[in-house]
Formats: sequence, structure tokens, C-alpha cells
Amino acid sequence: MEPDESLADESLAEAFGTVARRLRHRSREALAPWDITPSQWRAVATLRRHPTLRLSELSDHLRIAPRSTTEVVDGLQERGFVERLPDPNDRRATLVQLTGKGSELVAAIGSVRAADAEGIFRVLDDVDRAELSRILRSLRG
Amino acid sequence: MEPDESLADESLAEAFGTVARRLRHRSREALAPWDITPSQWRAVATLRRHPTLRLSELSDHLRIAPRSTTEVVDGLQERGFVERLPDPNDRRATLVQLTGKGSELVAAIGSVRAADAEGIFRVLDDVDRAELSRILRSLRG
DNA sequence: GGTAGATGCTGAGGTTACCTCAATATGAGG
DNA sequence: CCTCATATTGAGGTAACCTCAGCATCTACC
Repeated sequence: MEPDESLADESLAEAFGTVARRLRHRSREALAPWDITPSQWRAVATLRRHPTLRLSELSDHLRIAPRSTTEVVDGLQERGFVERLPDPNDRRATLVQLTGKGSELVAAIGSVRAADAEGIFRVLDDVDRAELSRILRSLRG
Repeated sequence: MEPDESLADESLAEAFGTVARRLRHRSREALAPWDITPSQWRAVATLRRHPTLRLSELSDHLRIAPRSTTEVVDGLQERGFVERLPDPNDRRATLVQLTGKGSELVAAIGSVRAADAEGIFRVLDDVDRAELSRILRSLRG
């Protein structure tokens, strides 16, 4: 029950939130030229690796509720980056795919190289990056 | 420009956000019995260490816009955890302080010990916690 | 001492990224 | 066919931010 210890732990959670906020902010700025938000980018990036996903599968990857995925996909579809297709095997389901424009987006942003990540994580050396990556993976659960 | 590397970096930012979201979620649950939100808790915790702060100073500590601090303090004041006092040295400014109830809150939550932090960071051993803490501090900027 | 410009707070209004709950459509098993 | 589960979405809500404008007050300089 030493106050110092409790402070340390509290700071851990707090510092985490602070960095996350900063990261979100940077990310938003970095993506602004393409008129997409960080959470939309997360979805696009997921679709790059899994070219065809049901909405529910995309939800699982993003770890958000299905309803929220609908919203993200709506936004991307409006901007023409993804398209919805009926799942031929299950008429309840909807498949999501990148459009040509969506693929171009991925390429464009990929070549500029996630300035959001770089900008903030640049202060870390390779060892620290690896450490952080490992720790995050275990915290992700 | 190797795709693997870009993927790794992207995952770093992504994983960070995922963990942050999870942390926020846990934190909300942990604080629910006291009817305060994580960001309100952050403010209360700050006031524990700096018993009297101007709103603008509190903003600096929380790293949010002054207007947002007004909102956080409003919420805490409604619930009786903090009070606003006029700054005797500057009639533009408002000082914020914990009330008796606010101090009890800090004590109560402190004794249960940040379940939000513990719950998620429990998977880390002491070394990893220290590493994470150090890395976060450098990322905080 | 008076006025220009900085500073401190808050009202108004907006955004992002989530959420739950209920409705609708379809699938699967008996 | 009938029930139960699953997939998506409409409706509506929330937390945690933001900016911009307005008002009060302070500070500095003439």
C-alpha cells in the first residue's frame, strides 16, 4: 500500500492513455490528405491482408462491435475505397473488399510510410521497438 | 520499403490503439461503482498530488484543451468531488480542489488499487512493467 | 491613467469512435 | 414448417475530446 507504488501503476495506465491520444492525433493528421480517419485506415489495412471479409469477420479483426464496423465500412464505401458484395454462400452476410481506388490508397499511404507510426515511434531504437511490440502483443490479450 | 517492415510498424500503432481501448474499457468498469469516468479519475488523481490547481494548469497536466478541462471539472463538481474557488491573485482564474468527498474517493479507489491497471498489466512481470514504463515515458514526449 | 493586447474561463456547437437494443432477413436442425 | 441462431443495420446514446467566439481581467507601455 505504499503510495509510491500505487502512483507508479497509475502512471502506467495514464501514460498509456496519453501516448495513445497523441498517437491518434498524429495519425489523424497524417491521414488527413486522404480524407480518411484512423479507424477507417485500420479497416483498410486489415482488408489489404485479408482481401475479402464478412463484416462480422472484419469486426473480429478490428475488435469492435459489428454495428461499429458497419459504420466504418459505410464511411469507406462513401469515399469509394471499399465495396460491399453479397456473400454467395450466405445471403445474410455481406462481403467487404477494397476497390481499385482503395488499393491505390493503400499503395499511396504505404509508400509514404505510416507517418503516424514513424513520427512517434522514431524516438525508439530497434530494441525498444521490438520490446514494445512484444509487450503490446501480450497486453492485447 | 520491405512490406514486412511496414506491416510491423503499422501493427505497432495498431496494437497500441487496441490495448488502449481495452484499457479504457476496463478502467470504465473498474470505476463504475464510484460513478466517475476514466478521464475524471485522471483529473482527481492529478489533484491528489497537486492539491490546488488553476483550470489551465490542470489542463497542462492532463494534456487536454482548457475547454475540455472545464467539462471534466464540471462533472466532478456535480458529483461533489471537487470545488471551484476564485484565485485571490487573479480574478480571471479559477482554482480547483478536492472536497472531503473527493479525498474519500481517492482513498477508496486507492485502497482497492487501480483494478484497471492491475487487471491488464498483471500479465507483465516486473521487468516488463519497468520497460514499458520507460518506453511510454519517452513516447509521451 | 488609459488603452492594446495577452490570458483565463466557458457557451455553443461539432467530431470520432465507440456502444446497446431491437428489427429484419436468412440459415440450420429437428 | 417451426424454432433458434446468426448477419447486418436503424435508432439512439455516450465519453472524450476539439475549435471558435465572447467576456472578464490582467499587463505593459505610452
